[in-house]
Parts: sequence; C-alpha cells; structure tokens
Amino acid sequence: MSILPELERRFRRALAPVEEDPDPLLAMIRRSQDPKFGDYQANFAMALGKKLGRDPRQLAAEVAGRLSVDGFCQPPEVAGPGFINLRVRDDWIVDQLTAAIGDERLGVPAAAEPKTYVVDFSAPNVAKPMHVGHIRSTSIGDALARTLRFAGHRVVTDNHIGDWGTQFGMIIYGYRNFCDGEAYGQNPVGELSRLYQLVRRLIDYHAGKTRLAPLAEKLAGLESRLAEMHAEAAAEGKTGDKRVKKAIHRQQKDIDEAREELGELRAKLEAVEQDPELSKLAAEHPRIGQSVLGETSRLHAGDEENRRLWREFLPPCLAALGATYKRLGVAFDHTLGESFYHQRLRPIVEELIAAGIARESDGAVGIFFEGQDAPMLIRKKDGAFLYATTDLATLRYRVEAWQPDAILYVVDFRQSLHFENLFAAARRMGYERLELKHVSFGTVLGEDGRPFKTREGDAVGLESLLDEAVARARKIVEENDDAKPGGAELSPSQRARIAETVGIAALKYADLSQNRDSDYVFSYDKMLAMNGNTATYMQYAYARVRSIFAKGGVDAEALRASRPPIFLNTPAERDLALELLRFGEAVDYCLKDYRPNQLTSYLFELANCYSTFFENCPVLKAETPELRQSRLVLCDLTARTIQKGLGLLGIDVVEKM
RNA sequence: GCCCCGAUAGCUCAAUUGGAUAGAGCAACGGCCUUCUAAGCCGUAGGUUCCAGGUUCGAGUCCUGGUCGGGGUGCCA
Repeated sequence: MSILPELERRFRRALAPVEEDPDPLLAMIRRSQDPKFGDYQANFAMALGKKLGRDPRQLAAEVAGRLSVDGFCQPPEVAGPGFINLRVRDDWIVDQLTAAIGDERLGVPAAAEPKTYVVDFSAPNVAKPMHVGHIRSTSIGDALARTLRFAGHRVVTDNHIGDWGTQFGMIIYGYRNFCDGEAYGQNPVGELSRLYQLVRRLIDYHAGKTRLAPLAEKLAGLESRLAEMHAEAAAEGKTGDKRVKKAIHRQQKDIDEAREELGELRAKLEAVEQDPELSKLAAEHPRIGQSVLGETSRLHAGDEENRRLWREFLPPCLAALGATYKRLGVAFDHTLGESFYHQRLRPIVEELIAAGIARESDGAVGIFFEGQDAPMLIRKKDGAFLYATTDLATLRYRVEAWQPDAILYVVDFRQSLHFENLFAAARRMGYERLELKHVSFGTVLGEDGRPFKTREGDAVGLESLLDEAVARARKIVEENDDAKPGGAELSPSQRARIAETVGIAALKYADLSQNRDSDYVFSYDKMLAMNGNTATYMQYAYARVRSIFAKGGVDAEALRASRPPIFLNTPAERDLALELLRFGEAVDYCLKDYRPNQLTSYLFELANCYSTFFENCPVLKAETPELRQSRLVLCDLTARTIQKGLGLLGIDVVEKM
C-alpha cells in the first residue's frame, strides 16, 4: 500500500462535509520538504478557505479533527496559514515493508482502471545509420512503455521506421552506379551505408552549386538593406528609436546567419572539389538529384526492379537496426514503417475530402485550421503524399487494430506544430475520446551548445557513441576493481560485461534524468563521471547490497521467507524505510506527465538514503542477531527496488562492480 | 510578419504544476578508509529564479509589457 493514496482516501472522508469535489484538493497533498513539517503535508486549507469564505486555519483544524489516521499517522498538526502536517507512524511503515517482502510488485498496486497505450518511439530511417538524435526518443519511449506496463496498463510499442522515403531512392541509385560488389557481398549494410553517404554528398554538392549564387546575392541584398536602414535612421534622427534598433538588430542577425550558411556551403563544395575521386563522380552525375527522385517515384509506383531491390535491401538494414536495439535492450511489439501504410494513403485523402475535412488549394490538398494561415498538406500538387498523410493513416490503423485509450508520440519538440495539427485533424475525424500526446523532448547539443555533430557536420553515429561510453566505463571498472581493499575480484570477461552494462546505463540515464523538455548537452565526461545522479551511483548501491549478502553467506530467499521483525531505531533506518514506501508514488509522478526524470530522482534519493544507512548502520556486524536480520531485510528491499526501478528505465544492474 | 518554447548557484540541471527557508550533481574548500565496495559519507561556501509591473494569505511557477536565445511557419521528414 502506498502512503499517498492512503492519505487521499482518508482525507476524502474528512473533506466530504465541506466539499463536493475533493479531487483537486486531494492533489494538494504532498511530501514535506522539511522534516520538521513531518513526512507529508496537506495544502488545501488555504484554497478551500478562500472558496468558502472561511478562515483557513480554522478550516484546517476542523478537517484535521475529522481526519481518522489512527494506526497510520501521528495526530495531524496545523501550522502556518493552514498547512496540515502528518508524520507516518513507525509501526505502520514496518507493517507495509513486511507486506512488501513477499510481494513481487514491492507493494505497488496495479492501476485500478487499466488502459491501452500505444507508444510510438525511436523511428529511425533504415537506410542511414542511427545517430545520436535517436537515443533520446529510444530511451524515453522504452522507459515509458516499461513503466506503463508495470503500472498495470496494456502497452503496444510500435517502431514507425522510415523505410519508404527518398533515402531508398538514394541507395538504389548508389547501388546501380557506385556499388562495390565485393564489399556488398561481405557486408551489405556497410556498403549500403557508404552508398547512401556518397549519394548524399553528391546531391548536396550539386544542390549547393546552384544555391551558391542566389545565397551570395541574398547576403549582398541583406547587407545593402542594412546600410540603408542605418542611413534612414540617421536621416530621420531615429537611431535611438527602439523599433528601429530592433529592426536593425534582426537584420544583422539575418546577415550573420546567411554569412555562416554561405561559409559552410563553400567549405562543403571545396571538400568535394579537392577530392579527385569525388569531383570526378560529381562531374559524371550532374543530374543525380533528379535521378534519385526518379528512382524513388518508380519504387512508389511499383516498378518491378526497384521493388526487388527494396526487398533485397530491407532485411539487412533491419537486421543492423535489430543489433543496435539488442545492445540497448530495447524491443518493439511491432515495427510498422512507412511502407506498411503505402496503400492506405490515397483512400484516406479521398475520404477526408469527401468528409469535408480536407480541401484542394492551389492544386494540393490540405486540412485548414482556424487562426492558422498554413494548412497541413496531405497531398502535393504532383499527387505525392506527405508525412502528415502517413501519420493520419497510421493513426487510423492503430485505432482499428488495437483500440487504444492513448497514443504517445515520443518525438523531437521541433515537430510540435505538426502534432498539434495532426491531433486537431484526428478530432475532426471523430477520435475525440482518444488521448493523443506529443511526448516532446529537446535537442542533443554538443558541449559548445550547438547541435551535436561531428567535425564534418554529420550527426554522430549511435554505435560509436555506445563504444565510447563502454570503453570509458571499462577503464573506471578496472581502476576500481584494482583498488578494492581485498584485491581485484573480477575476471577480464566479467570486467567487459560490467563495462558494457555500466556504459550503456550511463548513456541512457544521462538522458532520462533530464527534464525531457530542455535541450540536452551531451558530454561523455559528465555522463561517465559515475558519481552524483547517475545510473552508476545506483548500480553501485545495488552491488554493495549484493556484496553484503555474498560476504555474509545470506540466502535472500530464506531471509524473505522468515519474515523477521523490522526495527527503525535510527534516523538513517527510518529515512530509508519511508523512502522504500515511496516507490509507487514515483511511478505515478513519472506517468502523470510522462516524465522519466521523476523516477530517476526518486531512485537517486533512495540510493542516497541507502548510502547514508550503509555508512551508519553495520549490517553483518549489527549489535544483535535480530537487528542484523532487520537490516538485511532493509538491504534486500532496497536492492529489489533499485533493480525494479532501473528496470523500468530499461537499465540493468550488476552483482559486482 | 505570425505562432510555439525557453532563461534558476561559476558549469550541467531539479523543483510533484500556486505552498513554508528555491534543491542536487560537477567544480572549490574542510573532515572521514586496521570494521559489510571511498564509484561512498559528513560538513562549508556559493542565488535580485533575465528585467519592469500586476494578481493574493503565498509567485521560479499565473497575467501584462519588455530583453536575450531556440524552434516552427503550402508542396522535406
């Protein structure tokens, strides 16, 4: 049983005589920040007092007087303007912990009304290697899916991969023109990926060539306009005018932006021109951009040969993705990519037109929204469909196939307008009771505060990121093992396995522990600092518990079966015990707005409480056998909660480290 | 032009959505390994929560205006 729901239940009764709809008030019960205000506090009396026109302190006293917490909390205390402070009784804590010992769920109740959730996350393009940008969607989505499942809901995970777009036209073109047969035979994905990059560069080169002159012209135009603005301002004596200054500032910013863009473009062009091989290829394929589009539309139109190539390329690409997911410990119930919806696009557009939801405009078809000048286009002038079309078809399919109560889209915040539109369109289509949520997250930045890229301007590959994290973890594991008081205790293969677990955990955790809204500055050093609020800190706490059991030759199963009495005689023991009972609360907070960082902060606090306990309370050498048993139980519950909690985040523990 | 988001300790970030004295971790300083893993613990220092108003018992959080930054914005995804 969790504390908060129990408090809510009891306050609901006490509030009944004064308030019909107590739910908003019950939401104002929370953990106390300062121990001198008890363990929990109810903060509703002030709000309710205002609503009823009554003195909040008096009201608080009245409700507190009616509150029945016998056997659960110490008598409530009213403080300040009307806070009701509560301290949970130690014997109640002990009872709850004793019940949790024999409970797989550690005393966390399953949802009273289970719902069906579809979680859409990760969604890489299969033709290009996964990069750093995919780590956030993947780890957040996976963590939410696992947590929802634990909370008792039905969860359908679906990886909406990009397996039908222009990138396949690029690979097909590359395969036809530049393929190294031997390399392809040995490592198809490696060769396809090389072809993708090559074609990408050639296209960028030609596109860049044609963009160069207009861009330079635009820059010149901006600059001369700026000079004019200065002159005008001076002539009219408005140099100090706020609006004028602001306009000039903006103009300057546009210029800086254009200048930078031009610089990057020139560098890119130069890189190709200085490479004899590349510049030769570029000269031989002047219309490559056009041709690639041609390959793509032939694929979409059902061209036999291109379909055959697509069917040939897809399995090895999927296998490569699968290997990465396996390493990350992520699995999906379904992988229904863009290609799956291919035949459903035309019908849905026609239906939407017929229903008056979409209409034609300038030859294209779009859905228009009030107060917004640009519509969401679902068919281009040339008849091709857009990603909004696919998303609508996908939404419909999911509703029909799985009857969900909610669909979560774990996607970059830059697509928020798209999802706003998509959801509005869905409501017009009649999906009104369905919860549609864009679980958005910020950009992964480098330490310079700009989007995380390699020196060449490409996104950093995910595999190399994992390798680096693991290599760094390996070093730390080895140093630590060598420094153990009793000498090193890990074999090389154990060290390697631990480094893999610790490194990947650090990477995922660094991401999950952040409020997902904010941009995220990626830093190996901070992530693998391995102290503070990191996965390693919790894995370490777990390993220390396991070490006690190993040293003492304690059989955890037998310990649990014996149900020894629990004593909470020191603050460290009581703090730890209370924290253990808060696990369910943390899961609730995590799911309330789909924020895994709520769960990470709980686990950090729990591990913190344990470390304090570990310093202050000898376990194996406790004063009495009874105390030893009691502390062993606290240790065991801590280890199980950490393991379970990290498990909900998709992170493994290690027995030794 | 219009729309959305953000600004919190030197740095990276929290703050349970309006609650009591704004918290962590890095970095800095001081203490703790003959006792279960020091990847740890205990302590010190560090703040005009971007600015100016407003709402109320109470504001980092809500409202108005501004500054700075990011993103988006009919034929990419």
